[in-house]
Amino acid sequence: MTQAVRHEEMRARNLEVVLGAVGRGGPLTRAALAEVTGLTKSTVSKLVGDLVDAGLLAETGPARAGERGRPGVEVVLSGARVASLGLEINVDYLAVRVLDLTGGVRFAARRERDNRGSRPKKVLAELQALATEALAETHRLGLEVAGAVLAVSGPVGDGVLFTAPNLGWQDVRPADLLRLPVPVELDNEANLAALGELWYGAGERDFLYVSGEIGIGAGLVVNGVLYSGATGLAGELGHVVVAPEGAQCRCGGSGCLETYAGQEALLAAGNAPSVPALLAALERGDGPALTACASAGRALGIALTSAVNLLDLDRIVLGGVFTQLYPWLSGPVSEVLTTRLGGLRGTPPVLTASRLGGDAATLGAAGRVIHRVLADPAPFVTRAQEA
Amino acid sequence: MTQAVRHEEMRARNLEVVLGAVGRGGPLTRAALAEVTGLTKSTVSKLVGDLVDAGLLAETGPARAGERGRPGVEVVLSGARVASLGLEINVDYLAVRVLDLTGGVRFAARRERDNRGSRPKKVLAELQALATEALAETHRLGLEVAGAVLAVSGPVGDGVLFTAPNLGWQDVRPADLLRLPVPVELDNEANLAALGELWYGAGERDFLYVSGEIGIGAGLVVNGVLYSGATGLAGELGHVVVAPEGAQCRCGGSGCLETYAGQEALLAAGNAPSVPALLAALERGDGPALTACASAGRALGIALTSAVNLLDLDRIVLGGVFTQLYPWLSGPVSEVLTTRLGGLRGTPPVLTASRLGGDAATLGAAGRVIHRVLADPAPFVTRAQEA
DNA sequence: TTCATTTAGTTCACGTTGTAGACTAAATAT
DNA sequence: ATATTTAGTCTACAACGTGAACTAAATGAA
Repeated sequence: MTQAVRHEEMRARNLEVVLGAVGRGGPLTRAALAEVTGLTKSTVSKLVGDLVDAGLLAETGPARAGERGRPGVEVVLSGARVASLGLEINVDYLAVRVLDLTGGVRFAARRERDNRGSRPKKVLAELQALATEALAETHRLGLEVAGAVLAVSGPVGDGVLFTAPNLGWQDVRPADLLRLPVPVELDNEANLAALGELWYGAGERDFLYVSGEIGIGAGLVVNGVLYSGATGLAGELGHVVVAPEGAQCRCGGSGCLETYAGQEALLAAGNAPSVPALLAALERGDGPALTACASAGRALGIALTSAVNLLDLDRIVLGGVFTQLYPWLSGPVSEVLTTRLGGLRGTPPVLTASRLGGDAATLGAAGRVIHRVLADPAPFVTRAQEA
Repeated sequence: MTQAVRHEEMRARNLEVVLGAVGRGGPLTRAALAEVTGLTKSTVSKLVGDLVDAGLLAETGPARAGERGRPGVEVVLSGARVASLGLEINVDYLAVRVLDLTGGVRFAARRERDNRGSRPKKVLAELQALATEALAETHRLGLEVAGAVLAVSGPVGDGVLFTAPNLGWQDVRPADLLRLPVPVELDNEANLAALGELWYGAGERDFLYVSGEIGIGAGLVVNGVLYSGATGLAGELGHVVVAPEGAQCRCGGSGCLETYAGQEALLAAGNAPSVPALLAALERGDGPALTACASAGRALGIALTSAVNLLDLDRIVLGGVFTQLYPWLSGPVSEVLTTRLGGLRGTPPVLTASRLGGDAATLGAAGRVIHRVLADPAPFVTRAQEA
């Protein structure tokens, strides 16, 4: 139900509007903000003043000389108060990243290690060490950590990682194993990477992010908002049916995309022991490797055709392993999309590689907290006023 | 961008909150409304008073005796002021329907006629006659028509029906050919039928409505809102790939769902000249008809598996021709869904037949206007106060 | 240099809206 | 009858945005 609005909510909303306008529109003067938001100069002045006091906005020096009239004072987002912590558990590494309100990276670290088959307790202990280091540094910078989000690859619901096929985990609740001074939320890697691309990378208001790992996940962004389905499990692109009579899949079905374009299938078909080896083979023009990529690309194209027909996507971003394989995948994928979608829609969707690569998930994770602050700055303003 | 809020918007929003609470929560007293909305009794009293004056709410007699204390006066949605007009052009008929704010049908008419190959001008002239009749009756009832929506089967954008394969139309702009005293909006039949089921039928907050006609369309409802994709063309379930090497489809691809479960494919495989004939054959246990339905059901199941994996649907409603074929389709569809989705999710989505049948589209069309009034009653309140 | 002009930002009386609590109304329980 | 309970209204008040007057700080013309 839409919530009732009182004076307090009205103010909260207008704080958000002003902060958001600055966040999107670069440096803006109060006068420009009044024009953009439709609020009066006096209201904007009050709101900007409060946001500056709260440390969410900062005045840059007097602006743009050369024109007639008193020059306005521009305000920008301030990275001086709030920060957030993004965490990621991947098969091959652990990563943490601290972002400030402006999207600036204040701390980042990554520990390469093979997590395959490691016990959750052990992996999370190491992650906790990394996170503690990040929090210490953030504290040293005088920033307040507004929250933390952890990215894992596998279906997630209600704080539980149901299954992580690449790690061999089942029903793990990471927050219970992490002792950190901030609450840690959990979400799926593909979803968070999609948000990362949306806010800091190749994403736009509407697009599908495809995450090629052991499984193939996807994050769908609609109208600038992550779509997560009825129970939060949307985006299982890997089990979209590509050939009903195809190879048996671990999901119980057969002919799922994963059996054609999943990392294991790719490596097996390409006769390579690892992704770097596959890449090397591709670089030197190795036949089986090229064929493997081409047929994986066609399968991906078919699955994406179904997705585009259902969802009317106008942009697709390939991430995960597919980022590195993009030069060899994009041709077959585009070709299938173009021929299969040509009859129904003018132009096929734009296909691009991830711009953030392996950083997408931690950026999305930390960004989610940042964007929550941007979407509701009122508590920070109030707290600043009380102090 | 989120819009700035002033006092006027605050009030508009709270009017909406109160009206919406009554709309969803059946008859409610002012006291109950205060509790439900979180607004104070005095505010609710004022808002309810204004909504009653505007003719959007009505007081029913004093409520529920038997308990202690003064009995409250219950208010309900009032169907006495606003109405809306839903229109539909189908291959086999034209239909109009007038709804009031409560969802009550105030007028309905349907002209059976074969529109295949008819010129747009001719069909729309007949529709205009029907609509004029409906508007006259609405006027006689003292209702104000808040808007009209026309449902057509085919992709729609910006008031243009790009193509209607079953009618043989191309790039028609129906609003230009209709002379009516209310503006007429255009939308896709599957989308509007989905909304019809959502508001007045078998739909819930999240579900996929499948419309089996010549083509196979779908309307996706997420969080109670229709999802229409980047350019409004979402829901092309008919061109989800079911078998990449399958039969050639008119879209340029091959192995699309439509080539297996579209009306033409069904009739051809079932050896029946028409849908009634196919139904009769099914009723008497005719072999080819049963086989045709079973294999169409399996194809539909495969396409829906892909949809569920992508979108995490928990409910699917089969409409259009599939409503009548439901007894023969539901088995194969469910079987495929269950076996293919079992490994990943606890329970497969709930499958049901449309509850509204052929009325879904006009109900959704008229309902869309009604729900727009419910979502923003302020203009009606203001106008009532000025008069 | 001086002053008109232009644009930015602040101040303050005011209007609109929701709030809190006293008050009136209408029922049941004792 | 009277106490109790719940519904609904009324009124003084508070929160917040508005609008116009006002101050501030630049450019340009004389």
